[in-house]
Amino acid sequence: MAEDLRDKLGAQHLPLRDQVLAALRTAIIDGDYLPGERLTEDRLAEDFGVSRNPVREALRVAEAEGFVVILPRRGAVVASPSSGTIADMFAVRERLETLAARLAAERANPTDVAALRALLEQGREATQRQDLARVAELNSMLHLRILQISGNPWLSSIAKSLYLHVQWVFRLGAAERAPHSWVEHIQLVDAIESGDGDRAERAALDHLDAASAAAHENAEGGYRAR
Amino acid sequence: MAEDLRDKLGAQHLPLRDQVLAALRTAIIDGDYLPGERLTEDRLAEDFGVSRNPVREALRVAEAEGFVVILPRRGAVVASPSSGTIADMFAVRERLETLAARLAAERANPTDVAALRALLEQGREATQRQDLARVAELNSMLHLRILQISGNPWLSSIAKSLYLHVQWVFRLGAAERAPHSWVEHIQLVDAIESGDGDRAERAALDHLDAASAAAHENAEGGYRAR
DNA sequence: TAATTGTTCTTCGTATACACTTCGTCCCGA
DNA sequence: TCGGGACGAAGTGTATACGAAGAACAATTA
Repeated sequence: MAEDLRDKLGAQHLPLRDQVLAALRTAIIDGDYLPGERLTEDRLAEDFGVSRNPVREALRVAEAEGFVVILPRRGAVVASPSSGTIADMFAVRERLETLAARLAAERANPTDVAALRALLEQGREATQRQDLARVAELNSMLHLRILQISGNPWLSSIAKSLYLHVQWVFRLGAAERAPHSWVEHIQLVDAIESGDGDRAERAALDHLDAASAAAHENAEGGYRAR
Repeated sequence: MAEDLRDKLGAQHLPLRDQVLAALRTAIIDGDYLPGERLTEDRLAEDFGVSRNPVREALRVAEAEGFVVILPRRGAVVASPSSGTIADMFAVRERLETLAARLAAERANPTDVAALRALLEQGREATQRQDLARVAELNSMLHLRILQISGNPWLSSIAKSLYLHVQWVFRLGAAERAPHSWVEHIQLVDAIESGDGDRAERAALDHLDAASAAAHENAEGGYRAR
């Protein structure tokens, strides 16, 4: 209440370090900074137009999130998401996102379902327009929304971070597959609306299996080195 | 090997920020800094005998790990692990550590099993000596070892962080329960040695259910302030 | 050619400065 | 007496500078 208000007012201010972190993540996921690329503090500070301090703080968090690797006294390089860990990521996602689907089914209220349906509808339109970038974006929003509905903050934050990495590895492949996976999304949302946890978990599992299979096909290509 | 040596020498250097982070984590888990307590940068800098910069960088990571909450322009406070999230943590642990047990069963080699058995033996001795602190420590080592054996780096790092939080919330209760849970550990290791993934997953599930039940009993007490 | 030296780049930690918020306190006026 | 605003202290956010130490790489020497 009063606390919430103050929190919101205070939180309105986005520290530079957070903006830098967001920009850095985006740049890495989008491939502007390629795996193995050296990221000196000065260079980043110049790229983002800030001083070194915010950059350093953002780098530490990016390291904790696994986007960069920091070698003591040698600096930061963009992490290399080896295709060997793709299977590992999907194994963990399978455990977490099925739980998220189950919890979401058990806890979703009509407003939540309506929000999911709205995303589905936008996704359908974007697919029709062949707007792949938008489809991929909506795809992410749908998954993150389900995580949020699950109401488990740990699950939400962990899976969110994992999801970002998945997007990083397959930022192109995922966009190409997205239209195809939209049918699975509809089934997932249907299951969540039904309130049947088992069914939602199964739907999530099917979706992840399909995504995993598609991922492995694309895995051969991997990152085309600079 | 000259190369290896130099690498090791380079990596040997522990930046102050990492030392500060480790000390901060420990202080929070041990209850030296209590939930809700204000952590001003100057105060931490003085406590650890360093300047503000390393402290700030450590704080950002601690925030990402969920140990502190940072309010823009108002500073950091120790996070409050509300008992409401205890159930959430166990829900996620259940998904992740059962997977870890299954993978460990499928991938463990004799050396791994021997290491686990050695930990069990040390645990038995410590239990006999009534050395609860040591039992709790061995308990952690066993679980972390299983995570490591699973060979899934994502699983390992995520579950490890979760595990730290569990220890934080129940640093006393867990120590009291540890002797009782040792039987479950033996069954878990037996299952891993057998190479039977299903059996290992079941054993891990049983263990977590028992731990969760014990946790909820203790939950009422919450943090006893010092 | 191989080892050594020297130079340069970069990180790491410290220190300092200053704008801006937030918070608490105090004082004033109703 | 009580409410409200002025004021100052405390603390964060950001920038900047500097020295120390390590790492990388080129140049030099045996």
